[in-house]
Amino acid sequence: MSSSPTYTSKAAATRTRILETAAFLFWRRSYHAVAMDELADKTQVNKATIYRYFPDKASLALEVAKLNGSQVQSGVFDPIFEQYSGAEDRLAAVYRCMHTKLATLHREEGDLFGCPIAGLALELGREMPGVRTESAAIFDAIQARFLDIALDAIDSGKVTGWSAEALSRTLLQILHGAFVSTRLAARPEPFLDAANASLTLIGSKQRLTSPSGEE
Amino acid sequence: MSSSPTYTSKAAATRTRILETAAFLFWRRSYHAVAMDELADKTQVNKATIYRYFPDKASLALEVAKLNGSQVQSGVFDPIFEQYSGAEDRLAAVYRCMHTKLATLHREEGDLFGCPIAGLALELGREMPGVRTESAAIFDAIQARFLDIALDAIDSGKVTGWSAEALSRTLLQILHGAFVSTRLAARPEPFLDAANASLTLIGSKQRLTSPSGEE
Amino acid sequence: MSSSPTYTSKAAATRTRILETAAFLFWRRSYHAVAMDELADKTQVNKATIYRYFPDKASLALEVAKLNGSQVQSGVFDPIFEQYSGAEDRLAAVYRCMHTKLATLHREEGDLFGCPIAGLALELGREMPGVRTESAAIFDAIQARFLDIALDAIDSGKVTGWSAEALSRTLLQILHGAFVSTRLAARPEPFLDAANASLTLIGSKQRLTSPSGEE
Amino acid sequence: MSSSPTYTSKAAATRTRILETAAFLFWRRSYHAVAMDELADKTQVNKATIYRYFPDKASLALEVAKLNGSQVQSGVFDPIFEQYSGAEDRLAAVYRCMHTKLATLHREEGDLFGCPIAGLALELGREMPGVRTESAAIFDAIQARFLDIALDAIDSGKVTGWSAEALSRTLLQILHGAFVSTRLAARPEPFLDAANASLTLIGSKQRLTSPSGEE
DNA sequence: AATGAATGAGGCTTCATTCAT
DNA sequence: CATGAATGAAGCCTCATTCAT
Repeated sequence: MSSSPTYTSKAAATRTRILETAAFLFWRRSYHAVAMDELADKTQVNKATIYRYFPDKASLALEVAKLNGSQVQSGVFDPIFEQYSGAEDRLAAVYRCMHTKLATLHREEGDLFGCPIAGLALELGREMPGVRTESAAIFDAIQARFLDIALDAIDSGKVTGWSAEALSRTLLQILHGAFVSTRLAARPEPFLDAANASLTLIGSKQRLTSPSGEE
Repeated sequence: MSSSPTYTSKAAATRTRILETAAFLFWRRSYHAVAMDELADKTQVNKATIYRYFPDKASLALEVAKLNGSQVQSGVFDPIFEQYSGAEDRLAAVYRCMHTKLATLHREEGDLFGCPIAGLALELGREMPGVRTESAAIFDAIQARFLDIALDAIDSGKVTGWSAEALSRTLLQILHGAFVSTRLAARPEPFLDAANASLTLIGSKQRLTSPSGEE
Repeated sequence: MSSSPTYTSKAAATRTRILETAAFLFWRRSYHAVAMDELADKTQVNKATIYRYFPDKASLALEVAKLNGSQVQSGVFDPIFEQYSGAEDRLAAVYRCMHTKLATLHREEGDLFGCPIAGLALELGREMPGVRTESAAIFDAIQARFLDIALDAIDSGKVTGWSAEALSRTLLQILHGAFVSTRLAARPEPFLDAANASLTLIGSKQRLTSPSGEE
Repeated sequence: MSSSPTYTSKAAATRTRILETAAFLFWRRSYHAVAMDELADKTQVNKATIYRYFPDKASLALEVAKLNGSQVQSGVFDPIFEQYSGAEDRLAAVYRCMHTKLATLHREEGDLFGCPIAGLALELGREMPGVRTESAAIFDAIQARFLDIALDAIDSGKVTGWSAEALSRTLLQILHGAFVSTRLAARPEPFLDAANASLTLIGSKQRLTSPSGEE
């Protein structure tokens, strides 16, 4: 899961704690806004210890990107694609799942932070090519999931005038847009619009509405 | 056009130069990645001169946001809404215009930088509420344009199952998503996908294709 | 009164305004705490204009010191020594006069600022020998007044065990101490203590009490 | 001895070195005239290290004030009040002690710098209320010493016409005045005048004269 | 394997001062 | 004369990083 050598389990735990704290903080406040001092504080670890596990702050960013990428697969797409089949159900389930997570986050923290992967990539892509590459790979993998859905939808004859490729790219873009809107508005509802736009595009009449009934 | 006091023409020119250079640099490399030193260098102005016109770096960001907001209206929506009427033509024209701009930029600089307004807002929204507010206002104005289009499309009977409100929100989200994708991929083509998704949603069969025939 | 060339009366008025504003501000907030920008603002004069009348900030300080020195003579010692004779009456009158001024200032501004001459000299003596010299001359002149008083008191046989020189030095020191205390405490009352100590030393039984009756 | 957390001995040594250097420099050249760069140089420490121990320059000033306050008690009043009893002896001893210190300083450095506590307070009282409060507390403690002396003197019947309170306030003012005069004149002798004025006020016929016989 | 202590480079801002009209 | 505009130097502070134990 990482390019570093293996560690004893306690060391691995420390490394994981650092990484997850970094992911947490970078997501909420961006890479540049989080100082190594604060990361050390919040991780309850000495700053020099961080540098035992990660050569520098930049590689922490890269590892965070990888972590985020693997979590979106294992936490969202893997289980949903296992449990559901069919373009509509899968797409609806993906959005329902994400919307639920965001709604919880919003309730607990009063704010939303956009897509952690795109966030890092947008902030650091220019100065850290590795992050750009990594996030490109992650989004390729997500787009591959949407390609499954697109092919399925086209097969079923409900979509016309779209290549599966273009449709999958578009589904990904809509997801990006939803994350941007949730962050700008600090509200989770844009995910419902995005879900419905996506469902519309794959020819579904299904709609997602807020479970709590609010718009 | 700005909340600052007015200046004689030479001062105004300096102020404008600073502001536009800042807009240029912040767009390409983000607010935090651009130091006041570099801004002074690139503007060919002493650092202290910058502080004659802007009380601090943060208010530069705010003025840049305002500038970006006024430019997208005066440079894209105003002329297009004057020249075109009808949902389809207007939406297509907006995307064609933006795609052209991005393609040029891409040809000249070899890279793309996303939406300058959303970029600043995503980077600074948390630490600078003013930027968040300003960009919210800008995107409200853009969404109002999309609402015109949505109402028109619904009136014409080509769209079913969408409220004009929801449709306009969705159109804005798709635009956000397109910008994210162009930046991540460093290619302008995602704008074509976004254009087509948007046209599809307003019930149009029109399609945008790359003028140069690629992709 | 100044080493500068003579000016037309309007220019002289400008120069005077600058100087008095500087004296006002330096007294209240110290030389280093007052920027030339603020001085220009408060004087309603362009900053470059200040530099037409004063070669640099340091010489402004020197001129302020001179102004303060001449004002304490013309505003306090000259009239009092003209009006009163006799050690006791003169000394009492000096303190009564100063206490009244300070009480007024305290009522109007809610704070006190110490001796303007000593203040500048203490702040700048090290880096600006001219200010030290000037303030030394001023305090020599004040001490000369006290020497008059001391000689008078000794002549009258009320003081024993003191040379007139030492007594005059001491009276000046007590005045210094009073100013320090008023500034530290932001209250004018220490002047009453100082008055009484001075009167005691010159063998007087006279006492100064607060006109308002408060301690 | 300070409100800061405790440190291991090496850190404490560094902190102490910084603090004492700051006290040294602030005394000689004032707070505003000493840059953090110079303090780092003179302490042989990196600038960032200073900020490990003191959150900013202002709190350095406050700690310096506290240090000065504790040193005047432990270095002057504590031992003298232990060794001597009786108003006259104590007062004379205090002034003899201070005069000796100042004479040494004057011999070694060719200059005198006034009261370090009052100096900071006069310079910073306005902009840093904490320093004002701290120095007020320090001078209250010193005045309490003088109150002991005043009560003693009044008890012994040598003083008439003074309340112990007023007398103690006056003794403190005379001390302030002595410090001002030593700094303005760059000579220690004013302390002798102040000593004699103070002794006179408490009804003593004792006199301090320069040990070396000059003046 | 981990920590407390230290560092050099660089960030933002402000100052006294001068130029050009 | 007077002003608006501009500047170089310097000030305070913070960051990512490394040293020494």
